[in-house]
Amino acid sequence: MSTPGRGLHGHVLDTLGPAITAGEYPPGSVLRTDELAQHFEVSRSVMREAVRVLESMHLVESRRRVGVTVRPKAEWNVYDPQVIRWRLAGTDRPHQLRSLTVLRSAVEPAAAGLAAQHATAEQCAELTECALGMVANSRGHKLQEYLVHDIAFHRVILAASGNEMFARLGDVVAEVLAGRTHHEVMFEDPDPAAVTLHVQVAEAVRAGDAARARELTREITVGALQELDILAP
Amino acid sequence: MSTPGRGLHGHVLDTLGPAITAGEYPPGSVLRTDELAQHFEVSRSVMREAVRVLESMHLVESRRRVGVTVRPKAEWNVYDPQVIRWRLAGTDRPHQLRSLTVLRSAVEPAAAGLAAQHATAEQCAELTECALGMVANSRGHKLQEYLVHDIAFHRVILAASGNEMFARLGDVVAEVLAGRTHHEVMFEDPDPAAVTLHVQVAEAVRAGDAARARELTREITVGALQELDILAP
DNA sequence: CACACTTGAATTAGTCGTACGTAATGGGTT
DNA sequence: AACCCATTACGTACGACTAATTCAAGTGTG
Repeated sequence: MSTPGRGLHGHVLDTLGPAITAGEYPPGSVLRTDELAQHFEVSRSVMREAVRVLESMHLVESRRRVGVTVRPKAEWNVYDPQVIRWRLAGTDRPHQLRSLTVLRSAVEPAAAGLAAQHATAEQCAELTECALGMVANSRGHKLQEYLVHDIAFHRVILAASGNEMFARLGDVVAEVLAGRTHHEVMFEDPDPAAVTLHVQVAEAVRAGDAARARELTREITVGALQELDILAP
Repeated sequence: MSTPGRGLHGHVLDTLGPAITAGEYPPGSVLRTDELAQHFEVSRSVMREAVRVLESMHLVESRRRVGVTVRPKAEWNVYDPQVIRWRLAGTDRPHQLRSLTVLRSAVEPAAAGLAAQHATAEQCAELTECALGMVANSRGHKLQEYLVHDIAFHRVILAASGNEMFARLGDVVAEVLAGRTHHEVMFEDPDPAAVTLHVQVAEAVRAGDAARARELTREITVGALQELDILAP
């Protein structure tokens, strides 16, 4: 996806990361660097680098004479894109999807409101372009093309907000939207109401109507939440 | 603060991290592992581990034949608590503080609303206790004691929301609140109106009134934003 | 002559193995 | 119960080698 297999330590992480985030090692479990190195058939140096990365994500803690202990879920850096990807690929995917969607429903309306105030002319143009792309692909099982424009739309909103914390959630939203299309039940064409809402948000942002942009985006996220409730009540 | 100097590579990070996030190395700058190792008087192994951590934070990118290149700010993992701390300690502290406060104003009202629905009896008790603690220390220049209860209050709200993404912002909010008291202008006692709002939020959560909890918390965050505008218009 | 392509040398990170340092643990002794 | 010491696994250092990428010189071609 992003940077796969950028070295041996990356390969180790691609296996260990998902395993830990999936809860295969319960909190408090101890792993030994040497054993792991043997298991993955890499040198201790490489394994140590991998452990350092896991440590920086607060997934594990390395202590002398003890080993590498898995930290409780509540301490993980759940905003790390890598961790998010690992968890979305694992078993608690539904739970993770819900958490992220709730986050979206808090952040995106606020971002849309700010976007209405700060969006450049270029961003407004991008936005309407995305919205039109969504409309054009909203019928006839062109889910892939629709998704591309949907993701781009939300990215632009978050970026146009002018707040870097919001902007950096673009990747997260992209993962959620992509996940919904690829893994969840989405045989049919997208909800026409949702498509209309996106068009209206683009209009509101262009018009500089923050309150309207915020409210319309809130409706979009409410729809996303309801969708989850239908799939996993 | 959290885990200072947990090894040599930690010491290196404590210096390199702040330097990079402060923009001392413009995007695209190239650092050489060997040179860095010499500069910090550590072995290449240690330096490599440090680089791996910086890489996992998307602060730098390591490529063969090139070196360790600093990535543009837009690609940093700005939600990493470590990165947040480094940036709050650096030069763009005001900018960072504003970004985080805007984030708070989006997240905390939503979290308070959910808390009103999901808070346990114990969490409600903690909340009122924190609110009372704030009241008790709101006069007489007892800023330190006030801060402790203020932080605890917001932590409980975020945790009681039942959403792990919200909950993990507790540390961020704590940094922001602590920063406001310690670095920004806050000679006088806290705004009585804000104290009252906290008490009312606690009541609303206890009463299970989500809309009221959300609205009151929104007022708190609006106050925080206005405070920033006064300090840095 | 200008341009594109090939080749090879230089450079820097990547990997490995070993040796030794060091702190935390657990058991044994006083 | 307090203390001491051996064990253990991580921490650090060093050196040698590998491999990938860049850059430039050289070559061929239009």
